[in-house]
Order: sequence, then C-alpha cells, then structure tokens
Amino acid sequence: MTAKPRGRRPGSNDTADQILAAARELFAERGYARTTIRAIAAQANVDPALVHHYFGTKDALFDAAVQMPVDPRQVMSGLPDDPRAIGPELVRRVLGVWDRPEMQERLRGMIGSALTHEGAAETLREMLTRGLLPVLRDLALDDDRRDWRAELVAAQMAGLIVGRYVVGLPRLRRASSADLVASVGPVVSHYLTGRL
Amino acid sequence: MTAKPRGRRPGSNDTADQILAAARELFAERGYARTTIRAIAAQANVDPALVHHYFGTKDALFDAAVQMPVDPRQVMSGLPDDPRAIGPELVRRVLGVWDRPEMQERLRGMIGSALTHEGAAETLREMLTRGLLPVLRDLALDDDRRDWRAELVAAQMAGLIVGRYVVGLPRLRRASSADLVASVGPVVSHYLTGRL
DNA sequence: GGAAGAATTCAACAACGGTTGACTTCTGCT
DNA sequence: AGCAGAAGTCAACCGTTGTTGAATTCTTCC
Repeated sequence: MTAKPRGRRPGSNDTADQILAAARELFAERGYARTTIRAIAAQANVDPALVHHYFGTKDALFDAAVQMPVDPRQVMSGLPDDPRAIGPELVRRVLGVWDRPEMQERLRGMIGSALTHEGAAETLREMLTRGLLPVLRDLALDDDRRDWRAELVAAQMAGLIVGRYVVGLPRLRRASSADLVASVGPVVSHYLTGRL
Repeated sequence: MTAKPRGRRPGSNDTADQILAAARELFAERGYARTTIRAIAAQANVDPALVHHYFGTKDALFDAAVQMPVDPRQVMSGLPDDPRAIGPELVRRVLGVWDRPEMQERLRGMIGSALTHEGAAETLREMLTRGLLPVLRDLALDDDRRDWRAELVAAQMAGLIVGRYVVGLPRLRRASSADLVASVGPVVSHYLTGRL
C-alpha cells in the first residue's frame, strides 16, 4: 500500500481532536490496557509519534480523553423534598447523564479502564465517595442508618448502570428512561426513606 | 542474592498447587492483563518456565485458576414459592456463595479479568444469561414482563455484589449477611412479583 | 522570497512479557 | 548401581508496545 507522504499535511486539520475522538472510542470499547497507542493512531489515521507529540504519555492521553464536559455531580443539585419524588427524579437524572453519548463514552472509558488504570479507578472512587454518597446521605431519612441507606442506593444505581450500559442486558438496554424510572424510582425512594 | 539451585528440589512438593494459589490470588487482585507469569512465579517461588511446564499457556493457567469447586447455578435450585420469601432466600444464597473465600477469590478473578480476557467475559455472560436470568424469569410473576423483572433483579444483585465485593463500600462490605438479606430481600421480592 | 516554527512521518530504541529448548537434579523403579 | 522420567532452573528468543530523536513538509510572518 502506498506510503504516507512525510511532513506536514496541506490545509488545516484538527488532528489532535481526531486523535482524542479515536482515543475515547477505543478506551470505552476496550479499556485502558487493551487500547494501544498504535491502534489509536491507526484509527485517527496518523503516526503513533504524533500522538505523543500532542499528548505526551499514554496516561496523559487517557486523562484528556475521559475529561468530562459536565461535572456529573451537578446533576444532583436541587432534588425535590418529597420522598416519593426523590427516587424517580434521581434515577431520571442519572440516566439523563448516561444517555448523553458524549458522557456515556467517557464514563464507559472510565469504568472499562478502572481495572487496568489506577487513575480511572481513583476518579470513579472519588465520584462515588465524594460525589454521590454524600448527596444520597443528605437525602436519606434522618435515622441512624443514613449511610447504610446511601450505600444501598449506590449499589442499586451501580447495578442499573452495569446492567444497562456495561453488560447490556437486552431489556434494560433498550428500555425507555421512563420505564426504568417507573420501575426503579420507587425502589430508590424506598431505600432512602422507606421502612427497611 | 544467592541463586536458586538448579534441578529438582529434594522431597515432595506441591508446587503446582502453589502456582495455582498464587495465580488465583493475583488474578483476583489485579485482573488478567496486569497479572504476569513472572509475578505468579515469583509469588510461588519458582521459575516462570515451571509455570509453563505445568499449565501451558497463560490462558490455560487462568482457566485452571478460576475453575469453580461448586457450580454457582446449583445454589438456585429449590427456592421457596412464597413471593415474600423468594427475595430474601435468593439474596441469602447469592451472598452465601460469595462469602465463601474460595468462591469469592475465583469470582473476583473472573470479574476483574472480564475486561481484559474474553474467556472470563464469556463465562460471566453465560453464568448470567444461561444461569441466573432463566431462574429469575421462572420465579417472576407470570405477567407479560417476566424478562423485565428478571433483569431488574439481576441488576440489583449485580449492584450489591459490586458494592460489597468489588468496590467495597464500607458498610456494605462489613454488613452481616442477615442485614443485607433484610434490606435487599424485600426489594428483590418486589421486583419479582410486586407491582411495578 | 526566505526563515522560523508547527505539524507531520520515519526509524529505531528499550523494556516488558509470554514462551521455549537445553540443562541439571532428584526420585523411584528395576 | 544405574537408568528413565519428572521436577526443576537457565538463558534467550520473539513480538509487542510506549516512547524518542531526526528528518521532512507546510504555513505564516517579516
């Protein structure tokens, strides 16, 4: 096959963005360890050296690729007070984040990489322990089991995300957000404020 | 440091078992990709060549390491008919499997490797789609949403396992099985037979 | 028009990790 | 006592991967 010409390409190119897009897609699909600089370069149609030129190390590329355009914690602000409404609203918002393609790709990149990239694992841990759990704790019934309640909700939400977006169970995957909110929302309300 | 003497060691040794034990521990702790033959050999105090001598490829070693002493699907037989009892009993049994150290190590090895080892991913998929989901489906209320109900339960259970054994949320991790059964069991019953 | 700098590829390096053939030592059997 | 075979280590091979310095080409500015 014909070799690529050397030197700068004519015209204006957004090669760095193409590299980032390729990185995001492959990190989401294969995880950190199984994604190579060469594979990313091939998908972006550049030389592997250019990846390093723009992003430095593979690690730095990963960080740039999974940078969130929106802070997921912000979706947790201003939740209703009504116990019956909290659960459905919470589920709706979490699914709302995940159903945005640009967020989903990054989050899947994070999750898929958490086992082979300590930074990803750390970031997810922070999102959970400093992001989600305190909010859930504040929403929970003010008995002496608020933390317990918060962790039960976190587990339920984690399972929902794994089922729908990671493992991809068929009905969970193609269900509408409304159906999921209808079925899982009341359970979340129950965990938060119901009788356990 | 002094070199290891060459040739067979005196006396009887269970070196193959030591290699397997090291493999189990490291696959559970680091996952397939981040566990090297050399690290396993070092932990078993043998030469990497011996690992290949006994087990062939890394792949074959992994398969041997995560072989279950008990078929997890067998724990799902003979569940009660009473809708209120199904959920707690199901949770109790699943936790019973996971709380056995020899099972937990293998299951964590599976989960931790699912992202970097296709065989592990496939086995987990099979356990889910051919093991757990059909059983849940049979337990579910016979409306036209049995599969939906089954997947909701699978998601809830997956979240519980991730929360307690993989991520290790503090209260979920140290909670007694009884407490978890008490809190999550009714939710599982609800998903299976309640009004959604 | 020419120079500087950025954007690109080339070629190769170093390290890692899975694997293998050769060699050594010990056990058990004849 | 000697031999065969198993249990071991040694040393190195090979492929892959992340990374780097050098070289080439294009754009922009003076």
